[in-house]
Amino acid sequence: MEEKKFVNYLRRTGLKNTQARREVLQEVFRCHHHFDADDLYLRLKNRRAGVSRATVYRTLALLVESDLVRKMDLGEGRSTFEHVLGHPHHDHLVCVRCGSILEFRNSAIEDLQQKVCSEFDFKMLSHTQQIYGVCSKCQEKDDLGG
Amino acid sequence: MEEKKFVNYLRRTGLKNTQARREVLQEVFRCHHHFDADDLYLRLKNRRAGVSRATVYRTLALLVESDLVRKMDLGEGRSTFEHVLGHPHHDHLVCVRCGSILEFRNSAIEDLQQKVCSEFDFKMLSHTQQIYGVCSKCQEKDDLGG
DNA sequence: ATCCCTGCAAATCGTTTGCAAGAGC
DNA sequence: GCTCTTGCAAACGATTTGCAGGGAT
Repeated sequence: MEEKKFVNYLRRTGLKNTQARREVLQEVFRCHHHFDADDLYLRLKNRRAGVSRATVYRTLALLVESDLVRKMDLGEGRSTFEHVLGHPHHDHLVCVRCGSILEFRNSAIEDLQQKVCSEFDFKMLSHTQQIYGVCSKCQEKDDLGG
Repeated sequence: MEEKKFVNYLRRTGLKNTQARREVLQEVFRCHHHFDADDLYLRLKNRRAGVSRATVYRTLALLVESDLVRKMDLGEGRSTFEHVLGHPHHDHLVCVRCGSILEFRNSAIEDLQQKVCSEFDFKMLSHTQQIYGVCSKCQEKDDLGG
């Protein structure tokens, strides 16, 4: 289904369904975690997919454009991506110790954000919300280790 | 007061109270908007303060470290700063058209964030929240211009 | 004096782009 | 065959860093 959606997008915009784009698409949907562009490039390299970094970046942009992939800035200097399939909108808890990322959804917060916007007569297009802190596992380590 | 706090910080950490650092500190507190490192560098340059970009970056890091300045990532490729004096914690509405930034505070959202964290047994250290959209002025332009 | 600080220019990191050769329609 | 794509390497923009000379305590 993601393949079909992508092919449609390509057709619609007059772009071509190339080998390299198929490789990137498949690799993106093969893994269900957060990843960055270089992760993806290295995974493709390991598979000998023969796709360059430049093409990884270019194809990721298309996947974002076609709403198959979400691009996020978790404040670590590079962009983080995740595919959308089976991942409705959510926000993130980012552990500053181990880098792990937890997802959460809270519609009450979303409602309040909407309310803030109407107070400011501001038309919301998107939002990002990250909570930085220490995950439960890393807290345990702290309790033991000192 | 900010000067005193900074001097204390410097003393405490064995650093020196230099001309360049004083220049940067003053310029940071002279303007009450959001700015990026290069804005600040150029303002200092206009004043002939004779402070290099490198020193601007290095001093900003100290100001952040000493809690006089907040550093944020508004997803525009560079970091945004604001001084803390008279600016209690808040989040931002970012206009994607004109780049203007509105501040808002909503304690109900903060409470809900705290609640999310306890559900995940996650110790919050900080959070960021940005709402991207179109500010009222830019909406007006749209209504007129088409 | 000692160590810290500075400017400079070069280095870095993630990402983008110009170009000439190669694939899709 | 015309156009879109690709890989490469160079370009990029924000930020950091090594170094040698100049200040603060």
